[in-house]
Amino acid sequence: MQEQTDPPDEPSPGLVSTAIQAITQHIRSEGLAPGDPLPSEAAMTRQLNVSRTVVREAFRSLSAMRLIDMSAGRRATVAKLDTGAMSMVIEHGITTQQISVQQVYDVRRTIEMRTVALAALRRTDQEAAAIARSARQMRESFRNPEAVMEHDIAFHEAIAAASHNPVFSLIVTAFSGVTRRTWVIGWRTRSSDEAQLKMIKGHEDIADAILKGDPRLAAEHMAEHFDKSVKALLDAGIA
Amino acid sequence: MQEQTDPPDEPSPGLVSTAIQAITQHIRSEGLAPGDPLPSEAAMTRQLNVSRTVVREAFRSLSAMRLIDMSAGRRATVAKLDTGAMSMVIEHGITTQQISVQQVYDVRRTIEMRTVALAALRRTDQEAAAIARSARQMRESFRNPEAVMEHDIAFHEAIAAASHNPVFSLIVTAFSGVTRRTWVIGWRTRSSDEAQLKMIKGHEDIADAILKGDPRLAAEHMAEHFDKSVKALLDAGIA
DNA sequence: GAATAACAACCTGTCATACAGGTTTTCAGG
DNA sequence: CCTGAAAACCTGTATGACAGGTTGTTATTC
Repeated sequence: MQEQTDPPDEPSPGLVSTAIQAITQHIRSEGLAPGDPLPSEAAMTRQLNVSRTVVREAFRSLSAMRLIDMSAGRRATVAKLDTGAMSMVIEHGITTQQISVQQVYDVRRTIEMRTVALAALRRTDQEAAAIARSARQMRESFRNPEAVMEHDIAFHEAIAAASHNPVFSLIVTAFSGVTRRTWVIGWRTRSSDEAQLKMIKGHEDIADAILKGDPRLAAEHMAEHFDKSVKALLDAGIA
Repeated sequence: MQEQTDPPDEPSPGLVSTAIQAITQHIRSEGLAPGDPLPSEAAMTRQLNVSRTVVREAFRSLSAMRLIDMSAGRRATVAKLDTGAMSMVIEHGITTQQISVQQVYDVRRTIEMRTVALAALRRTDQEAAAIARSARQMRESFRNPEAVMEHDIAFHEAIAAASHNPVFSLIVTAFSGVTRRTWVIGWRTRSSDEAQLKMIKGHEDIADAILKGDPRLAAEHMAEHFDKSVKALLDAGIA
């Protein structure tokens, strides 16, 4: 047996990985911006001296991560920042039970305490209105849980957007998928109309604080909201 | 010009997307755990009634996101949670200038204020030791910036690990790539030995607070550390 | 001369086939 | 029971083919 455990050489990263790197490298070195076109598969095939199969798998992989956009007939283009890949990672973690819903909520709470404060400080009037509108729509569609949930999600994403930091938006949006799977449970735990309306009131309070531009108050309401949500999930027996 | 911006209909999700969904669906419905094997490409080909090309591109895409592990001769297996995809998304955002380094630091600060507090509360003795060790190694390799950086990164990742919430680990680790690209700039801004040693002292203070199990103190030191780091980057003209 | 329609060139999407190597299973021989 | 080699299966890569979408060019027509 050799004393080397594995570090001396990676036998071969594989041609596809190499191609992926070449493409991302191309984006970097050419300073491409979203919407800019990438080389065609044929061109990449010649440049890397590999088969089209390999190049295609590389393009397809980047497309799956939403780093590039592909469509038939057109060349691939650099993509705008998108949640796609991150959502899939989180979903994968949840479905394979490597992370728990509660852990996701802890992260969400941490992040949204910040986004809500930033939103209070940096929101435009339009953004404040959009946030308030989502809260209002929650109340209006009160009898339709599905709709309440979608407005709830939109509410949190709107706050993240108003933080004016796309990284926060990215992360918050990535968690929306998980929310869609657990939201109803929390809703049902709030058995009475009163409890459910109180939860909606919580959202309105947050929206008001953002409108008023009071980051402290906004964060307080957000914290309260999350604490109650987590409690609701725990009561329902979500690990 | 049509009034429709884009939503009317997705003409066809494409066979590959369908295949990707089928595979993730398989993982979900079969309740597969990390390490469990997936169907072979041939089996998937038959099941979905598409060519091997399509199935392969689907597998490869999931592999690129590190949701599955592939290697020659063996069937693909469900992967352990990994930062791969998330890192690439962040990197893509940075290189295409859709997000700024400063924005990443804001997110890091937000998250690590929490991880450090959780670490102080939940760390095992072993974890506390690992954190302290990284801080010590920073001081020991003081004359070798590259090494200091790697120990710095390991330090933050160790804290995230000690938070016992893999989602935090995931995010913190995803940012490490960005750190590797900007760390040296901050280091050089601390022109004197004194300033550099003070920065290392900051890390030791954090490690101490975690060892003592004092979440408040730990968070305070972490906040201070980030504020200084951001200041250093701003002084260096990083947008 | 300008609008337009047909066409050519190029590009991606999918399929079929082939073969080189790696991995697991099987099974014959000891 | 153990061993070792062949067989069966699997993934990695290459090649060629064709359908269908997109774009730029050219020829036709008004």
